[in-house]
Amino acid sequence: MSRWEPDARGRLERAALELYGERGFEQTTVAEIAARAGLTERTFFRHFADKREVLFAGAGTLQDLLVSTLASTPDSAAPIDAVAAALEAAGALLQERRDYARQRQAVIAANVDLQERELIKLASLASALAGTLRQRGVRDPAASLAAEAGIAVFRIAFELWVSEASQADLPQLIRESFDELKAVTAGK
Amino acid sequence: MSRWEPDARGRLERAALELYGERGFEQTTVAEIAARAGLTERTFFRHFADKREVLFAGAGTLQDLLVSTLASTPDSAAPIDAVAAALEAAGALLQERRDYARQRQAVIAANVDLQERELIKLASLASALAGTLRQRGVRDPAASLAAEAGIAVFRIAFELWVSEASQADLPQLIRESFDELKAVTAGK
DNA sequence: CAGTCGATGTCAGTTGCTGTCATCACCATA
DNA sequence: TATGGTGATGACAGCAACTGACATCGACTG
Repeated sequence: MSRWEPDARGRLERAALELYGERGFEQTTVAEIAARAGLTERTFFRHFADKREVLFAGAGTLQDLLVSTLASTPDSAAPIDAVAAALEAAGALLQERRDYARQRQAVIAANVDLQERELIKLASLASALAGTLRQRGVRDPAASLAAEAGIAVFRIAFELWVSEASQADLPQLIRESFDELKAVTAGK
Repeated sequence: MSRWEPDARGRLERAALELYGERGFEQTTVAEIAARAGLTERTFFRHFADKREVLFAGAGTLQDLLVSTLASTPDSAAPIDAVAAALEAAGALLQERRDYARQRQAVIAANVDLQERELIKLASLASALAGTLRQRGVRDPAASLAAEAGIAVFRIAFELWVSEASQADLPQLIRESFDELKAVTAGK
């Protein structure tokens, strides 16, 4: 038998999401999260850089999926369409965790500090996409613009998907939003 | 004679920018900033919500300029072009404070917490632009997309302008970046 | 079975940030 | 000129986020 219960990290993540949802982010102390997970405050900070980061553990996975999808898109596709394809794949992944995604987003929407963290994670995704595009031979600023515009589309589609009571399809919302962007930037 | 030296807020802003530049953001304590400004830590927090906010005092002015410029653009202009015009005006304002803008940006580029704050300020600008577009009769998601895409363009042009050793013209860079975006979203 | 290792606990300390009350030049008004 | 209100600041206590240093002890390794 092990000295400690397994999956300390996961227990901390779940405890944090619960408490942030119950009392709000600011009203929750790290000590309380650790206690609910059966650990100490110090151990929390060994697993997560700060009190916010515990909500963003999956960001790395999402970024890897985005990058690998984009990298494996045929070179014949226009940059913006390759980005769209990658974001649709990411959307499909999020859709599998629909309930979790919505619960998490409700917590983030209720606190500005968490929104800041979310924005820099999205900026990191954009940066990764731009880097991958550059490796495919797309030059700047086109690469950065395609990536940033893509992330903007993704944000808007995701907000729509989260707020909708209906069972909308996220990848499809992303596709439609890309079409809207094309219409908008065409000068109409 | 006054009981206190005038412009406490301005003194705090200048002291903070200096110290963040000299030692870096994290290595500077609020007490040090206050001391250099001839004030106390408590007074710092009466003027600024937190240690980061002292670098973003001008954000409100910029947002007002953006919104009023956008609101006064003739309705005949396409949304994306109206946004472009507003951002060019904002670019012209920043260009007047070229040295200050670059010094400030160097400090922000050196610290992730400050980048987070910058991102949420930009998101706030996008939100304000989208709201103004909606008042002009543009529907969502077109309004949000035009605003977010515009801010993305602005970010990229601004980065270019800051990093360039030459005396590039920011409004012109913004205009060119908008053209690039149109080319990119056209699917090439 | 001795020694190492890795995840956790314990504890003390710094700093960002807040609440509360005191101070005192300035100003209006009687 | 006296009086009282106001607003910006100081002084002080306190909480919570985060960090560094060292101790603990089951699991693994040779």
